[in-house]
Amino acid sequence: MAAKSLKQVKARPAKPREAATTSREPAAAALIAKRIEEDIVLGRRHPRERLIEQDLSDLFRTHRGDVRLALFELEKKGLVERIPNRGAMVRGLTPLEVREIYAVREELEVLAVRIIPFPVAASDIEKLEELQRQHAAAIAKGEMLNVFYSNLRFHGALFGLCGNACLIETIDLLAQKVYGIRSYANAFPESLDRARRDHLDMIKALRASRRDELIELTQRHLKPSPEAYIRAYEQRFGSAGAGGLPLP
Amino acid sequence: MAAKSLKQVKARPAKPREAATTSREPAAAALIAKRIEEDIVLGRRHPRERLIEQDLSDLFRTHRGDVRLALFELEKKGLVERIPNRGAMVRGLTPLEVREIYAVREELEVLAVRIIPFPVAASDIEKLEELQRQHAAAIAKGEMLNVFYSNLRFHGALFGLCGNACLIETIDLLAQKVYGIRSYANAFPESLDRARRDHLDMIKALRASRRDELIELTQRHLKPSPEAYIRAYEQRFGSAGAGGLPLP
DNA sequence: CGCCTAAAAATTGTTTACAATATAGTTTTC
DNA sequence: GAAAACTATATTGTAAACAATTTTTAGGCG
Repeated sequence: MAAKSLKQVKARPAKPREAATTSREPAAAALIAKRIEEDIVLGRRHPRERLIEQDLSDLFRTHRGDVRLALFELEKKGLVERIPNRGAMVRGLTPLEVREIYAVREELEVLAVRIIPFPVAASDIEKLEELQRQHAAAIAKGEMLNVFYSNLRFHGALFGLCGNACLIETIDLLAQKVYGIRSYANAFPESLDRARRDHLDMIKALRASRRDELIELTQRHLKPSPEAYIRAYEQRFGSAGAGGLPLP
Repeated sequence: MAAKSLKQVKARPAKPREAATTSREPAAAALIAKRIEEDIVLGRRHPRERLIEQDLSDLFRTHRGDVRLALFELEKKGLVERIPNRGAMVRGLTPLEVREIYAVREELEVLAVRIIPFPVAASDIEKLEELQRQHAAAIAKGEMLNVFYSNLRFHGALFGLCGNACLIETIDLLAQKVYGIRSYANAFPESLDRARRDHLDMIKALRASRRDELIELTQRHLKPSPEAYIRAYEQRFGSAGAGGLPLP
Protein backbone atom coordinates (compact mmCIF):
# COMPACT_ATOMS: atom_id res chain seq x y z
CA MET A 1 0.00 0.00 0.00
CA ALA A 2 1.03 3.53 -0.58
CA ALA A 3 2.25 5.21 2.59
CA LYS A 4 0.78 8.63 2.13
CA SER A 5 -1.47 8.95 -0.88
CA LEU A 6 -4.74 7.09 -0.88
CA LYS A 7 -6.66 9.37 -3.11
CA GLN A 8 -7.43 6.60 -5.53
CA VAL A 9 -10.53 7.88 -7.25
CA LYS A 10 -10.71 11.52 -7.79
CA ALA A 11 -14.22 12.65 -8.58
CA ARG A 12 -13.53 15.70 -10.56
CA PRO A 13 -16.71 17.41 -11.67
CA ALA A 14 -15.52 19.61 -14.49
CA LYS A 15 -12.96 17.30 -16.07
CA PRO A 16 -14.51 14.63 -18.26
CA ARG A 17 -12.01 11.88 -18.92
CA GLU A 18 -13.66 11.25 -22.25
CA ALA A 19 -11.75 14.25 -23.48
CA ALA A 20 -8.55 12.34 -22.89
CA THR A 21 -8.99 10.43 -26.11
CA THR A 22 -5.34 10.96 -26.83
CA SER A 23 -4.74 8.08 -29.17
CA ARG A 24 -1.07 8.08 -28.40
CA GLU A 25 1.70 6.29 -30.12
CA PRO A 26 1.43 2.50 -30.09
CA ALA A 27 3.64 2.22 -27.06
CA ALA A 28 6.96 1.26 -28.60
CA ALA A 29 6.68 -2.34 -27.48
CA ALA A 30 3.74 -2.83 -29.80
CA LEU A 31 5.82 -1.47 -32.66
CA ILE A 32 8.59 -3.94 -31.96
CA ALA A 33 6.09 -6.77 -31.79
CA LYS A 34 4.76 -5.65 -35.13
CA ARG A 35 8.20 -5.61 -36.70
CA ILE A 36 9.01 -9.08 -35.46
CA GLU A 37 5.64 -10.26 -36.68
CA GLU A 38 6.48 -8.81 -40.06
CA ASP A 39 9.73 -10.71 -40.14
CA ILE A 40 7.91 -13.93 -39.40
CA VAL A 41 5.25 -13.20 -42.01
CA LEU A 42 7.78 -12.68 -44.73
CA GLY A 43 9.76 -15.74 -43.80
CA ARG A 44 12.78 -13.71 -42.69
CA ARG A 45 12.56 -15.57 -39.41
CA HIS A 46 11.64 -19.21 -39.53
CA PRO A 47 10.23 -21.61 -36.94
CA ARG A 48 12.51 -22.63 -34.06
CA GLU A 49 14.72 -19.60 -34.59
CA ARG A 50 15.70 -18.09 -31.27
CA LEU A 51 14.76 -14.52 -30.40
CA ILE A 52 17.33 -13.07 -28.02
CA GLU A 53 16.36 -10.02 -26.03
CA GLN A 54 19.66 -8.20 -26.25
CA ASP A 55 20.03 -8.75 -29.98
CA LEU A 56 16.56 -7.40 -30.59
CA SER A 57 17.19 -4.45 -28.28
CA ASP A 58 20.27 -3.51 -30.29
CA LEU A 59 18.46 -4.08 -33.56
CA PHE A 60 15.49 -1.88 -32.69
CA ARG A 61 17.59 0.66 -30.81
CA THR A 62 15.67 0.31 -27.57
CA HIS A 63 15.97 -1.32 -24.16
CA ARG A 64 15.30 -4.88 -23.12
CA GLY A 65 12.15 -3.92 -21.21
CA ASP A 66 10.27 -3.12 -24.38
CA VAL A 67 11.57 -6.15 -26.23
CA ARG A 68 10.57 -8.32 -23.31
CA LEU A 69 7.10 -6.84 -23.42
CA ALA A 70 6.89 -7.46 -27.15
CA LEU A 71 7.94 -11.07 -26.76
CA PHE A 72 5.31 -11.70 -24.10
CA GLU A 73 2.74 -10.14 -26.37
CA LEU A 74 3.78 -12.30 -29.29
CA GLU A 75 3.66 -15.33 -27.05
CA LYS A 76 0.08 -14.59 -26.11
CA LYS A 77 -0.71 -14.10 -29.77
CA GLY A 78 0.72 -17.52 -30.38
CA LEU A 79 3.43 -16.40 -32.77
CA VAL A 80 6.39 -17.25 -30.58
CA GLU A 81 6.99 -19.80 -27.89
CA ARG A 82 8.62 -18.75 -24.66
CA ILE A 83 10.24 -21.12 -22.19
CA PRO A 84 11.11 -19.62 -18.78
CA ASN A 85 14.79 -18.95 -18.30
CA ARG A 86 15.49 -20.20 -21.79
CA GLY A 87 14.07 -17.59 -24.05
CA ALA A 88 11.75 -17.19 -26.97
CA MET A 89 11.66 -18.73 -30.41
CA VAL A 90 9.53 -18.44 -33.50
CA ARG A 91 6.72 -20.89 -33.24
CA GLY A 92 5.75 -23.28 -35.97
CA LEU A 93 2.14 -24.34 -36.30
CA THR A 94 1.13 -27.96 -36.74
CA PRO A 95 -1.32 -28.86 -39.50
CA LEU A 96 -3.94 -29.62 -36.86
CA GLU A 97 -3.63 -26.17 -35.31
CA VAL A 98 -3.84 -24.57 -38.74
CA ARG A 99 -6.97 -26.51 -39.61
CA GLU A 100 -8.62 -25.59 -36.35
CA ILE A 101 -7.80 -21.93 -36.66
CA TYR A 102 -9.05 -21.75 -40.22
CA ALA A 103 -12.23 -23.57 -39.28
CA VAL A 104 -13.03 -20.92 -36.67
CA ARG A 105 -11.94 -18.14 -38.99
CA GLU A 106 -14.35 -19.37 -41.61
CA GLU A 107 -17.24 -19.36 -39.15
CA LEU A 108 -16.46 -15.88 -37.89
CA GLU A 109 -15.90 -14.33 -41.28
CA VAL A 110 -19.05 -15.88 -42.64
CA LEU A 111 -20.88 -14.54 -39.63
CA ALA A 112 -19.54 -11.08 -40.28
CA VAL A 113 -20.59 -11.19 -43.90
CA ARG A 114 -24.00 -12.50 -42.88
CA ILE A 115 -24.76 -9.48 -40.74
CA ILE A 116 -23.50 -6.74 -43.01
CA PRO A 117 -26.43 -4.39 -43.54
CA PHE A 118 -27.41 -4.34 -47.19
CA PRO A 119 -27.33 -2.36 -49.35
CA VAL A 120 -23.81 -1.14 -48.72
CA ALA A 121 -23.21 2.58 -49.10
CA ALA A 122 -21.56 3.61 -52.34
CA SER A 123 -18.78 5.35 -50.43
CA ASP A 124 -17.90 2.08 -48.69
CA ILE A 125 -17.78 0.26 -52.00
CA GLU A 126 -15.50 2.90 -53.40
CA LYS A 127 -13.23 2.58 -50.42
CA LEU A 128 -12.99 -1.16 -51.00
CA GLU A 129 -12.23 -0.62 -54.66
CA GLU A 130 -9.43 1.73 -53.78
CA LEU A 131 -7.93 -0.81 -51.39
CA GLN A 132 -8.34 -3.49 -54.01
CA ARG A 133 -6.41 -1.38 -56.50
CA GLN A 134 -3.60 -0.94 -54.01
CA HIS A 135 -3.51 -4.69 -53.48
CA ALA A 136 -3.40 -5.40 -57.18
CA ALA A 137 -0.66 -2.83 -57.69
CA ALA A 138 1.46 -4.33 -54.94
CA ILE A 139 1.08 -7.76 -56.51
CA ALA A 140 2.03 -6.44 -59.91
CA LYS A 141 5.17 -4.82 -58.52
CA GLY A 142 6.07 -7.85 -56.44
CA GLU A 143 6.22 -5.81 -53.25
CA MET A 144 5.38 -8.57 -50.81
CA LEU A 145 5.23 -6.41 -47.72
CA ASN A 146 2.78 -4.15 -49.46
CA VAL A 147 0.79 -7.11 -50.67
CA PHE A 148 0.51 -8.23 -47.10
CA TYR A 149 -0.62 -4.90 -45.70
CA SER A 150 -2.96 -3.93 -48.51
CA ASN A 151 -4.61 -7.32 -48.26
CA LEU A 152 -5.00 -6.72 -44.54
CA ARG A 153 -6.58 -3.36 -45.15
CA PHE A 154 -8.99 -4.76 -47.69
CA HIS A 155 -10.28 -7.41 -45.36
CA GLY A 156 -10.35 -5.00 -42.45
CA ALA A 157 -12.61 -2.69 -44.44
CA LEU A 158 -14.78 -5.53 -45.67
CA PHE A 159 -15.45 -7.10 -42.29
CA GLY A 160 -15.63 -3.67 -40.75
CA LEU A 161 -18.93 -3.26 -42.55
CA CYS A 162 -20.54 -5.71 -40.12
CA GLY A 163 -20.49 -3.11 -37.36
CA ASN A 164 -19.71 -5.40 -34.44
CA ALA A 165 -16.39 -4.22 -33.00
CA CYS A 166 -15.84 -7.34 -30.95
CA LEU A 167 -16.38 -9.58 -33.96
CA ILE A 168 -13.96 -7.53 -36.04
CA GLU A 169 -11.37 -7.70 -33.31
CA THR A 170 -11.72 -11.45 -32.95
CA ILE A 171 -11.43 -11.98 -36.68
CA ASP A 172 -8.23 -9.93 -36.67
CA LEU A 173 -6.87 -11.90 -33.76
CA LEU A 174 -7.28 -15.22 -35.51
CA ALA A 175 -5.89 -13.83 -38.73
CA GLN A 176 -2.79 -12.75 -36.83
CA LYS A 177 -2.20 -16.24 -35.57
CA VAL A 178 -1.65 -17.49 -39.08
CA TYR A 179 0.14 -14.49 -40.53
CA GLY A 180 3.25 -16.58 -40.77
CA ILE A 181 1.87 -19.28 -42.97
CA ARG A 182 0.69 -17.05 -45.77
CA SER A 183 4.12 -16.96 -47.29
CA TYR A 184 3.58 -20.57 -48.25
CA ALA A 185 0.64 -19.78 -50.49
CA ASN A 186 2.00 -16.44 -51.60
CA ALA A 187 5.07 -18.10 -52.98
CA PHE A 188 2.98 -19.09 -56.01
CA PRO A 189 2.08 -16.19 -58.29
CA GLU A 190 -1.18 -17.90 -59.25
CA SER A 191 -2.29 -17.78 -55.61
CA LEU A 192 -1.79 -14.07 -55.48
CA ASP A 193 -3.69 -13.62 -58.69
CA ARG A 194 -6.55 -15.72 -57.46
CA ALA A 195 -6.74 -13.64 -54.28
CA ARG A 196 -6.87 -10.53 -56.38
CA ARG A 197 -9.71 -11.89 -58.48
CA ASP A 198 -11.55 -13.03 -55.35
CA HIS A 199 -11.48 -9.49 -54.06
CA LEU A 200 -12.95 -8.21 -57.28
CA ASP A 201 -15.72 -10.78 -57.13
CA MET A 202 -16.45 -9.85 -53.54
CA ILE A 203 -16.89 -6.23 -54.47
CA LYS A 204 -19.20 -7.25 -57.29
CA ALA A 205 -21.32 -9.36 -54.95
CA LEU A 206 -21.42 -6.54 -52.41
CA ARG A 207 -22.58 -4.06 -54.99
CA ALA A 208 -25.35 -6.39 -56.13
CA SER A 209 -26.32 -7.23 -52.54
CA ARG A 210 -25.92 -10.93 -53.25
CA ARG A 211 -25.21 -12.21 -49.78
CA ASP A 212 -25.04 -15.92 -50.55
CA GLU A 213 -22.47 -15.34 -53.24
CA LEU A 214 -20.42 -13.23 -50.87
CA ILE A 215 -20.51 -15.94 -48.21
CA GLU A 216 -19.37 -18.53 -50.69
CA LEU A 217 -16.53 -16.30 -51.85
CA THR A 218 -15.46 -15.71 -48.27
CA GLN A 219 -15.26 -19.43 -47.63
CA ARG A 220 -13.42 -20.16 -50.84
CA HIS A 221 -11.00 -17.34 -50.27
CA LEU A 222 -9.78 -18.95 -47.06
CA LYS A 223 -8.97 -22.34 -48.51
CA PRO A 224 -5.66 -22.00 -50.41
CA SER A 225 -3.41 -20.79 -47.58
CA PRO A 226 -3.88 -23.65 -45.14
CA GLU A 227 -3.78 -26.17 -47.95
CA ALA A 228 -0.47 -24.87 -49.25
CA TYR A 229 0.99 -24.80 -45.77
CA ILE A 230 -0.11 -28.31 -44.94
CA ARG A 231 1.18 -29.66 -48.22
CA ALA A 232 4.55 -28.06 -47.56
CA TYR A 233 4.58 -29.32 -43.99
CA GLU A 234 3.80 -32.90 -44.92
CA GLN A 235 6.31 -32.86 -47.71
CA ARG A 236 8.92 -31.71 -45.24
CA PHE A 237 8.12 -33.85 -42.21
CA GLY A 238 6.06 -36.71 -43.57
CA SER A 239 2.31 -36.96 -43.48
CA ALA A 240 1.79 -39.30 -40.54
CA GLY A 241 -1.45 -38.75 -38.64
CA ALA A 242 -2.62 -35.66 -40.39
CA GLY A 243 -6.28 -36.50 -40.99
CA GLY A 244 -9.30 -35.29 -39.13
CA LEU A 245 -11.21 -32.14 -39.78
CA PRO A 246 -12.16 -30.22 -36.65
CA LEU A 247 -15.36 -28.76 -38.01
CA PRO A 248 -17.92 -30.56 -40.16
CA MET B 1 28.23 -19.94 -5.59
CA ALA B 2 27.86 -23.37 -7.15
CA ALA B 3 27.39 -25.17 -3.87
CA LYS B 4 24.93 -27.66 -5.28
CA SER B 5 26.34 -30.65 -7.00
CA LEU B 6 23.41 -32.91 -7.58
CA LYS B 7 21.07 -30.27 -8.89
CA GLN B 8 22.36 -30.65 -12.41
CA VAL B 9 19.68 -32.71 -14.10
CA LYS B 10 20.79 -32.60 -17.68
CA ALA B 11 19.70 -35.93 -18.97
CA ARG B 12 20.16 -34.90 -22.55
CA PRO B 13 23.59 -35.75 -23.94
CA ALA B 14 23.04 -34.42 -27.43
CA LYS B 15 20.50 -31.70 -28.12
CA PRO B 16 16.98 -32.89 -28.74
CA ARG B 17 15.22 -29.54 -28.66
CA GLU B 18 11.98 -31.17 -29.66
CA ALA B 19 11.67 -32.80 -26.23
CA ALA B 20 11.73 -29.45 -24.50
CA THR B 21 7.95 -29.10 -24.37
CA THR B 22 8.16 -28.54 -20.62
CA SER B 23 5.05 -26.56 -19.76
CA ARG B 24 6.53 -24.54 -16.95
CA GLU B 25 5.00 -22.35 -14.31
CA PRO B 26 2.72 -19.51 -15.44
CA ALA B 27 5.48 -16.94 -15.38
CA ALA B 28 4.70 -14.77 -12.34
CA ALA B 29 3.33 -11.90 -14.39
CA ALA B 30 0.47 -14.09 -15.53
CA LEU B 31 -0.31 -14.87 -11.90
CA ILE B 32 -0.46 -11.22 -11.01
CA ALA B 33 -2.72 -10.55 -13.96
CA LYS B 34 -4.97 -13.31 -12.75
CA ARG B 35 -5.16 -11.90 -9.24
CA ILE B 36 -6.07 -8.45 -10.49
CA GLU B 37 -8.63 -10.00 -12.78
CA GLU B 38 -10.10 -11.75 -9.78
CA ASP B 39 -10.36 -8.49 -7.90
CA ILE B 40 -12.23 -6.93 -10.78
CA VAL B 41 -14.52 -9.92 -11.12
CA LEU B 42 -15.55 -9.81 -7.49
CA GLY B 43 -16.11 -6.10 -7.53
CA ARG B 44 -13.20 -5.44 -5.19
CA ARG B 45 -11.92 -3.04 -7.79
CA HIS B 46 -14.42 -0.95 -9.65
CA PRO B 47 -14.29 0.87 -12.98
CA ARG B 48 -12.09 3.96 -13.21
CA GLU B 49 -10.07 2.88 -10.19
CA ARG B 50 -6.40 3.52 -10.80
CA LEU B 51 -3.89 0.69 -10.77
CA ILE B 52 -0.52 2.00 -9.65
CA GLU B 53 2.54 -0.05 -10.42
CA GLN B 54 4.37 0.49 -7.17
CA ASP B 55 1.34 -0.25 -5.03
CA LEU B 56 0.71 -3.49 -6.87
CA SER B 57 4.39 -4.43 -6.66
CA ASP B 58 4.27 -4.03 -2.89
CA LEU B 59 0.98 -5.87 -2.66
CA PHE B 60 2.12 -8.88 -4.65
CA ARG B 61 5.64 -8.81 -3.22
CA THR B 62 7.35 -8.51 -6.57
CA HIS B 63 9.03 -5.91 -8.74
CA ARG B 64 7.49 -3.39 -11.07
CA GLY B 65 8.62 -5.27 -14.16
CA ASP B 66 6.20 -8.10 -13.59
CA VAL B 67 3.37 -5.78 -12.64
CA ARG B 68 3.99 -3.76 -15.75
CA LEU B 69 3.82 -6.89 -17.83
CA ALA B 70 0.59 -7.90 -16.15
CA LEU B 71 -0.98 -4.52 -16.80
CA PHE B 72 -0.09 -4.67 -20.47
CA GLU B 73 -1.58 -8.12 -20.64
CA LEU B 74 -4.79 -6.98 -18.97
CA GLU B 75 -4.93 -4.06 -21.34
CA LYS B 76 -4.80 -6.37 -24.31
CA LYS B 77 -7.51 -8.47 -22.72
CA GLY B 78 -9.59 -5.35 -22.46
CA LEU B 79 -9.97 -5.42 -18.69
CA VAL B 80 -7.96 -2.30 -17.97
CA GLU B 81 -7.29 0.85 -19.90
CA ARG B 82 -3.79 2.20 -20.12
CA ILE B 83 -2.86 5.72 -21.11
CA PRO B 84 0.83 6.33 -21.82
CA ASN B 85 2.62 8.21 -19.05
CA ARG B 86 -0.57 8.31 -17.04
CA GLY B 87 -1.12 4.77 -15.92
CA ALA B 88 -3.74 2.07 -15.89
CA MET B 89 -7.25 1.94 -14.57
CA VAL B 90 -10.01 -0.62 -14.36
CA ARG B 91 -12.05 -0.39 -17.49
CA GLY B 92 -15.78 -0.14 -17.51
CA LEU B 93 -17.66 -1.56 -20.45
CA THR B 94 -20.39 0.35 -22.23
CA PRO B 95 -23.70 -1.38 -22.88
CA LEU B 96 -22.89 -1.43 -26.58
CA GLU B 97 -19.61 -3.24 -26.01
CA VAL B 98 -21.31 -5.71 -23.73
CA ARG B 99 -24.00 -6.42 -26.28
CA GLU B 100 -21.46 -6.93 -29.03
CA ILE B 101 -19.33 -9.26 -26.96
CA TYR B 102 -22.27 -11.35 -25.89
CA ALA B 103 -23.52 -11.54 -29.46
CA VAL B 104 -20.22 -13.05 -30.58
CA ARG B 105 -20.05 -15.27 -27.50
CA GLU B 106 -23.43 -16.69 -28.34
CA GLU B 107 -22.37 -17.51 -31.88
CA LEU B 108 -19.17 -19.17 -30.78
CA GLU B 109 -20.68 -21.17 -27.96
CA VAL B 110 -23.52 -22.35 -30.14
CA LEU B 111 -20.96 -23.33 -32.73
CA ALA B 112 -19.04 -25.33 -30.15
CA VAL B 113 -22.16 -27.13 -29.01
CA ARG B 114 -23.13 -27.78 -32.60
CA ILE B 115 -19.95 -29.72 -33.33
CA ILE B 116 -19.72 -31.79 -30.17
CA PRO B 117 -19.58 -35.39 -31.33
CA PHE B 118 -22.61 -37.27 -30.05
CA PRO B 119 -23.08 -39.41 -28.10
CA VAL B 120 -20.88 -38.04 -25.35
CA ALA B 121 -18.80 -40.58 -23.42
CA ALA B 122 -20.19 -41.51 -20.01
CA SER B 123 -16.92 -40.49 -18.35
CA ASP B 124 -17.27 -36.98 -19.76
CA ILE B 125 -20.81 -36.71 -18.47
CA GLU B 126 -19.67 -37.81 -15.04
CA LYS B 127 -16.95 -35.22 -15.08
CA LEU B 128 -19.51 -32.53 -15.86
CA GLU B 129 -21.76 -33.77 -13.08
CA GLU B 130 -18.92 -33.54 -10.62
CA LEU B 131 -18.17 -29.98 -11.69
CA GLN B 132 -21.85 -29.14 -11.48
CA ARG B 133 -21.93 -30.44 -7.90
CA GLN B 134 -18.97 -28.26 -7.00
CA HIS B 135 -20.75 -25.28 -8.50
CA ALA B 136 -23.95 -25.97 -6.61
CA ALA B 137 -22.03 -26.45 -3.36
CA ALA B 138 -20.22 -23.16 -3.79
CA ILE B 139 -23.51 -21.38 -4.39
CA ALA B 140 -25.05 -22.98 -1.33
CA LYS B 141 -22.17 -21.87 0.84
CA GLY B 142 -22.12 -18.42 -0.65
CA GLU B 143 -18.43 -18.71 -1.60
CA MET B 144 -18.44 -16.32 -4.53
CA LEU B 145 -14.86 -16.92 -5.62
CA ASN B 146 -15.57 -20.62 -5.74
CA VAL B 147 -18.80 -20.02 -7.61
CA PHE B 148 -16.82 -18.12 -10.16
CA TYR B 149 -14.14 -20.75 -10.66
CA SER B 150 -16.38 -23.80 -10.56
CA ASN B 151 -18.64 -22.18 -13.13
CA LEU B 152 -15.59 -21.54 -15.25
CA ARG B 153 -14.51 -25.15 -14.98
CA PHE B 154 -17.97 -26.40 -15.90
CA HIS B 155 -18.12 -24.39 -19.08
CA GLY B 156 -14.53 -25.21 -19.88
CA ALA B 157 -15.32 -28.91 -19.72
CA LEU B 158 -18.55 -28.50 -21.68
CA PHE B 159 -17.09 -26.57 -24.58
CA GLY B 160 -13.96 -28.67 -24.36
CA LEU B 161 -16.03 -31.51 -25.75
CA CYS B 162 -16.08 -29.82 -29.14
CA GLY B 163 -12.45 -30.72 -29.72
CA ASN B 164 -11.35 -27.58 -31.54
CA ALA B 165 -8.60 -26.01 -29.40
CA CYS B 166 -8.74 -22.69 -31.19
CA LEU B 167 -12.47 -22.40 -30.71
CA ILE B 168 -12.16 -23.21 -27.02
CA GLU B 169 -9.45 -20.63 -26.62
CA THR B 170 -11.47 -17.96 -28.38
CA ILE B 171 -14.53 -18.69 -26.27
CA ASP B 172 -12.41 -18.33 -23.15
CA LEU B 173 -10.98 -15.08 -24.40
CA LEU B 174 -14.35 -13.49 -24.89
CA ALA B 175 -15.60 -14.82 -21.56
CA GLN B 176 -12.64 -13.13 -19.91
CA LYS B 177 -13.57 -9.79 -21.37
CA VAL B 178 -16.80 -9.78 -19.44
CA TYR B 179 -15.63 -11.45 -16.24
CA GLY B 180 -16.15 -8.18 -14.46
CA ILE B 181 -19.80 -7.74 -15.25
CA ARG B 182 -20.97 -11.04 -13.81
CA SER B 183 -21.06 -9.64 -10.34
CA TYR B 184 -24.08 -7.65 -11.43
CA ALA B 185 -26.15 -10.71 -12.17
CA ASN B 186 -24.64 -12.76 -9.37
CA ALA B 187 -25.81 -10.22 -6.84
CA PHE B 188 -29.26 -11.79 -7.11
CA PRO B 189 -29.53 -15.24 -5.54
CA GLU B 190 -32.18 -16.22 -8.05
CA SER B 191 -29.69 -15.67 -10.87
CA LEU B 192 -27.27 -18.07 -9.28
CA ASP B 193 -29.97 -20.63 -8.81
CA ARG B 194 -31.08 -20.31 -12.38
CA ALA B 195 -27.52 -20.82 -13.58
CA ARG B 196 -27.33 -23.93 -11.43
CA ARG B 197 -30.53 -25.33 -12.93
CA ASP B 198 -29.35 -24.47 -16.45
CA HIS B 199 -26.28 -26.58 -15.88
CA LEU B 200 -28.39 -29.51 -14.77
CA ASP B 201 -30.57 -29.18 -17.85
CA MET B 202 -27.52 -29.04 -20.06
CA ILE B 203 -26.23 -32.27 -18.65
CA LYS B 204 -29.63 -33.85 -19.20
CA ALA B 205 -29.67 -32.72 -22.81
CA LEU B 206 -26.15 -33.97 -23.33
CA ARG B 207 -26.97 -37.35 -21.94
CA ALA B 208 -29.99 -37.66 -24.22
CA SER B 209 -28.07 -36.36 -27.23
CA ARG B 210 -30.63 -33.66 -27.79
CA ARG B 211 -28.58 -31.11 -29.61
CA ASP B 212 -31.26 -28.55 -30.34
CA GLU B 213 -32.22 -28.40 -26.69
CA LEU B 214 -28.60 -27.94 -25.72
CA ILE B 215 -28.20 -25.10 -28.18
CA GLU B 216 -31.27 -23.37 -26.84
CA LEU B 217 -30.03 -23.75 -23.27
CA THR B 218 -26.67 -22.33 -24.23
CA GLN B 219 -28.30 -19.26 -25.71
CA ARG B 220 -30.65 -18.76 -22.80
CA HIS B 221 -27.85 -19.22 -20.30
CA LEU B 222 -26.03 -16.22 -21.70
CA LYS B 223 -28.89 -13.77 -21.44
CA PRO B 224 -29.17 -12.73 -17.76
CA SER B 225 -25.69 -11.34 -17.20
CA PRO B 226 -25.65 -8.66 -19.88
CA GLU B 227 -29.24 -7.72 -19.14
CA ALA B 228 -28.53 -7.19 -15.46
CA TYR B 229 -25.44 -5.18 -16.25
CA ILE B 230 -27.16 -2.97 -18.76
CA ARG B 231 -30.08 -2.34 -16.44
CA ALA B 232 -27.69 -1.33 -13.68
CA TYR B 233 -25.72 0.84 -16.08
CA GLU B 234 -28.72 2.70 -17.39
CA GLN B 235 -30.08 3.20 -13.94
CA ARG B 236 -26.80 4.70 -12.92
CA PHE B 237 -26.01 6.88 -15.90
CA GLY B 238 -29.31 7.29 -17.68
CA SER B 239 -30.44 5.32 -20.70
CA ALA B 240 -29.70 7.78 -23.47
CA GLY B 241 -28.79 6.22 -26.79
CA ALA B 242 -28.63 2.63 -25.70
CA GLY B 243 -30.57 0.96 -28.46
CA GLY B 244 -29.31 -1.01 -31.39
CA LEU B 245 -28.56 -4.72 -31.41
CA PRO B 246 -25.32 -5.60 -33.14
CA LEU B 247 -26.44 -9.00 -34.37
CA PRO B 248 -29.85 -9.82 -35.87
C1' DC C 1 -13.09 35.29 -6.48
C1' DG C 2 -11.54 32.97 -10.34
C1' DC C 3 -7.86 32.05 -13.40
C1' DC C 4 -3.32 31.61 -14.88
C1' DT C 5 1.47 30.34 -13.67
C1' DA C 6 5.02 27.93 -11.24
C1' DA C 7 6.89 24.83 -7.81
C1' DA C 8 6.24 20.13 -5.73
C1' DA C 9 4.81 15.52 -5.59
C1' DA C 10 3.56 11.36 -7.65
C1' DT C 11 3.84 8.14 -11.29
C1' DT C 12 5.39 6.12 -15.36
C1' DG C 13 9.22 5.13 -18.65
C1' DT C 14 14.24 4.04 -19.25
C1' DT C 15 18.83 2.70 -18.11
C1' DT C 16 22.12 0.15 -15.76
C1' DA C 17 23.92 -3.29 -12.98
C1' DC C 18 23.61 -7.67 -10.86
C1' DA C 19 21.88 -12.38 -9.73
C1' DA C 20 19.89 -16.84 -11.24
C1' DT C 21 19.65 -20.21 -14.63
C1' DA C 22 20.62 -22.73 -18.68
C1' DT C 23 23.88 -24.07 -22.43
C1' DA C 24 28.33 -25.20 -24.17
C1' DG C 25 32.95 -26.54 -23.64
C1' DT C 26 36.75 -28.65 -20.86
C1' DT C 27 38.67 -31.56 -17.65
C1' DT C 28 38.72 -35.44 -14.70
C1' DT C 29 37.91 -40.12 -13.49
C1' DC C 30 36.99 -44.87 -14.11
C1' DG D 1 37.81 -43.58 -24.63
C1' DA D 2 33.27 -42.39 -22.73
C1' DA D 3 30.52 -40.63 -19.07
C1' DA D 4 30.27 -37.67 -15.25
C1' DA D 5 31.79 -33.36 -12.92
C1' DC D 6 33.47 -28.88 -13.39
C1' DT D 7 34.27 -24.34 -15.50
C1' DA D 8 33.07 -20.79 -18.65
C1' DT D 9 29.81 -18.26 -21.25
C1' DA D 10 25.47 -16.70 -22.72
C1' DT D 11 20.86 -15.41 -21.64
C1' DT D 12 17.05 -14.51 -18.94
C1' DG D 13 15.08 -12.65 -14.57
C1' DT D 14 15.27 -9.13 -10.80
C1' DA D 15 16.41 -5.01 -8.55
C1' DA D 16 17.51 -0.47 -7.96
C1' DA D 17 18.39 4.15 -9.54
C1' DC D 18 17.57 7.74 -12.77
C1' DA D 19 14.94 10.58 -16.19
C1' DA D 20 10.66 12.21 -18.23
C1' DT D 21 5.93 13.15 -17.78
C1' DT D 22 1.81 14.13 -15.59
C1' DT D 23 -1.03 15.56 -11.72
C1' DT D 24 -1.52 18.07 -7.62
C1' DT D 25 -0.75 21.96 -4.78
C1' DA D 26 0.24 26.58 -3.82
C1' DG D 27 0.76 31.37 -4.89
C1' DG D 28 0.21 35.61 -7.45
C1' DC D 29 -2.41 38.60 -10.60
C1' DG D 30 -6.23 40.48 -12.97
